[in-house]
Amino acid sequence: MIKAIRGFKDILPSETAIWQKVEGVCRKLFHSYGFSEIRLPLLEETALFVRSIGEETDIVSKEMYSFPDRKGLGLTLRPEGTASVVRAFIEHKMYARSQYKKLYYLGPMFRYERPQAGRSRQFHQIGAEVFGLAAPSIDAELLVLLHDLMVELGLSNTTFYLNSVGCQECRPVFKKVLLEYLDKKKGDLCFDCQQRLVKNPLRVLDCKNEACQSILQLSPSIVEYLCSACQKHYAEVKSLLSFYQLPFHQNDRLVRGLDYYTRTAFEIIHEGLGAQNAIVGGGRYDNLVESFGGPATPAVGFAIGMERVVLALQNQNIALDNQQRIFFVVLGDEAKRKVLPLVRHLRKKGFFIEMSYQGRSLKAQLKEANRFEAQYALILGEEELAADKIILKDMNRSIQEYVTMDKVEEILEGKMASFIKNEK
RNA sequence: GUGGGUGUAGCUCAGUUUGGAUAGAGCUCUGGAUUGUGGCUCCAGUGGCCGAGGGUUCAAGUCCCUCCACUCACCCCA
Repeated sequence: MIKAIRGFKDILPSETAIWQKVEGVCRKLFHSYGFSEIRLPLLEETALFVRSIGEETDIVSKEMYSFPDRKGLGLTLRPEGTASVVRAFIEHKMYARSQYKKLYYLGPMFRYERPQAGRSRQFHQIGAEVFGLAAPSIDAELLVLLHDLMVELGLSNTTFYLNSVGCQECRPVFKKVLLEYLDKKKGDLCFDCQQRLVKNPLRVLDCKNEACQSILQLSPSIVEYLCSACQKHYAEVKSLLSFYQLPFHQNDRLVRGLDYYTRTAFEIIHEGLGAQNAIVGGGRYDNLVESFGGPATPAVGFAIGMERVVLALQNQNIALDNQQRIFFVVLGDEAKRKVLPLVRHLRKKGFFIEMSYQGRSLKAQLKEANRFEAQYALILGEEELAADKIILKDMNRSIQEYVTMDKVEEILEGKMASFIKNEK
């Protein structure tokens, strides 16, 4: 039997409602914050990711789905979205039409990792990016948007973590100081951290190993080494968040895994998701556009891990919108002929209506109606046909009444209206 | 890439310790009890390459080997 390949999952009908809810809430909120959707290719030239994410990162060095196409061009299934948005921003000269640009995207990403809770090889992100704004107020606005999003989704137990990772001026200084400090304790660091020391010393900061953590207790902190411009930016972001009364934690060990980040870095953690508990990650990347040959353009953005948000919502048993359902019970071919146009008409009017397709017994069809969770069943058999009436049965209250054909729509509309009223 | 746990019906799981005859239960599904009135109850039925391959044995779901998948953690990240 052929099965889906490792780390690639079907999202089944029983789950899609919650996915649609997440997508819908995001889209609505993004639009009200002035973002427009951009749809991007899943395949890009490998060089795009190597140059943006960083050659030494795990993503690029061992997690990308890369292959040559039929003419030998190196292609890669996108492992993240920001690089493509930047590419498109430059390619279509979006900087020319306005001072700044707000874009969002959503779709699958691919990383060749070992699957575990909250991590698969194909996963989905919803991301947002703002180009052309250096002001700290946009950093803060993104965090406020995300906070609103959590509220709108009904997602609780989230924590916002904030840090500044400095810029090209001050980060190298901090890196040097940190390296000097860690080098002295090199022997006590875990094996992985000794590797990191060479490849990416900043990543030692968020190591989970206890020995490393205790060494880090006394290590220099990035916030002490920020240049005055970065310091000012960070202070203003925090001040605005306080003004918005948005709760957040400063975490000077928060480091982003992609090389392009500058200044503001943030993460949203959801407790109870297991080891992969970051549902949102993002930050500023002021040099990326320029490094790809575009005009110097500050930028800031984030990406939401959809699987993780969906998991968190499923754990919370989030209520989804209920819909009134109607089931049409039909007995005999003649009745069926009569019913088909009516069903079609009612569907056109927007009713959620199903019928029995297989000419089964009345009992079996009512069971179907049950399974369909119909609030109402319409029954048309030979007796009703002769009397030119239809039975309207209230499935919850087990009562039924006779209705003439031409009144069905009107009566159902009344029932639906009172249902919607009661829901509210 | 490394380590732990788990693979038996559509789903949830017994059975594997100590090898033994047609491999079980609950739920679901189909039909009936009730000729045209659902949910509850009762009865019956459908549904298994026991993850795959190899080995030991008179005999393997059960023991041994190899592989695969799922899962959790490391790692990494959203």
